[in-house]
Amino acid sequence: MATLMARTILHLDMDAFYTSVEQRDHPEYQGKPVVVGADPRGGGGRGVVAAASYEARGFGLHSAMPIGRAYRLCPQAVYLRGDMKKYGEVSRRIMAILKDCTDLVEQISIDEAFLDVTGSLRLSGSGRELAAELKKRIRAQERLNASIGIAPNKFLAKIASDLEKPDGLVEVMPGQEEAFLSDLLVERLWGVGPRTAEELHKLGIYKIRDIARLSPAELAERFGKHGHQLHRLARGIDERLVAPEHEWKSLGQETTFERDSDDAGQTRRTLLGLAEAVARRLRDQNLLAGTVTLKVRDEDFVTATRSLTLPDPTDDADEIFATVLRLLDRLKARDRQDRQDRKVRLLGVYASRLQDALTAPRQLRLFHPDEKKRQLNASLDAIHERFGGQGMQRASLLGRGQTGTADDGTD
DNA sequence: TCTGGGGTCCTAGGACCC
DNA sequence: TCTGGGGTCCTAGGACCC
Repeated sequence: MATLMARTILHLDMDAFYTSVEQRDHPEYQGKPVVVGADPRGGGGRGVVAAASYEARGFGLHSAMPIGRAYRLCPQAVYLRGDMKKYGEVSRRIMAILKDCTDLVEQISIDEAFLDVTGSLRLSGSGRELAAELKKRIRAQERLNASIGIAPNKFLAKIASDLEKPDGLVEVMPGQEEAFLSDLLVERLWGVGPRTAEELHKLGIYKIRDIARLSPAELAERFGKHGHQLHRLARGIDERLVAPEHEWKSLGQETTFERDSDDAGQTRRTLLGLAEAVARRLRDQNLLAGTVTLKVRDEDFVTATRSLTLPDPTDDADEIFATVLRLLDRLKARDRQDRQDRKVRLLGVYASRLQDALTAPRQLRLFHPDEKKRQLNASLDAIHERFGGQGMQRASLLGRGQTGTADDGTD
């Protein structure tokens, strides 16, 4: 008989991850406000703050803040573009420490993970002892601080990890769930962003305990499926399991121009570059895209998407690019008068309905040079692997004023 | 103060089939 | 000779998370 056993879940969250890595590697940055994100360009840059050190937060800076505003608030900060490759490597080493503790590790972002340590407790003492040990090992090995929350479920563990940042360690004991949540703001709930918070505020609901004032039916009527979830979370109920295996649903790449553009050539070159990057990532992970999506955001920040499901899933850049061009035509055909002449701010290419390339049924196409193409793609991938992005590019990508991607060199 | 880039999930409407 | 209802797939958009 299955028993409803209480679980012990840990949520680990690295403190100001990117900027902490930079401060660790550059002693001259220690004690100073540091920002990783877009290039501020003396206040005129485009983009947002990806991470702000605690010193920078003292000036009111936080992640997702427009970089120009950050610069005006704190021009003396050290502004860095960041090194995602390095952060990824640090992340892998930290995750390895976690996996040393239990197999049940679910990584949810570069610097966050859930652990189900229920099965490890007999051997390793209490959840608190285990969490303290993990923090100690991460500090010893990486010279970085983590905050950890311990609770009977994922949602509470996540909130707990955030409560005493940085270097926090907070435990929610079974039975204390509702008391723990009662005084917190609704914005803390998973799935409550600016829109839902505003809706709740209109109803006079600001704290999590206020949600109990509404019946589940009322919540469901106002917020749909989401409302049901809100009611459960507000009572501290969350039955989601820690899921180590993650199946990708979609992947894609997008880029914002440094300046809005009405240059059709630039649009084409950028889309080709994005199609190639997406195709390469598909091949890299042995995936095929069933659906291709084009995303276009114009100078007024109005975003449109068009997507097309292919008769035969693909990992080939030419096919993806050709599909994207068809979608671009479809987009141009819509509401001709009012948006047609808008400049382009952002372009994106996405692949979804992903299938495993090794097991997906490939359509038999006798006259299609599929095999030849696969070999060509494999050689291109090998060159890319060896020489990086600069190894080989299509001639059409080498035009002037090319893609304006955010990962251009820093100088 | 203008708003990145990587994703997930949900909703609603239309096409199409039975 | 006008029309039901269910099911599935596809598409577009939006809220949300880190």
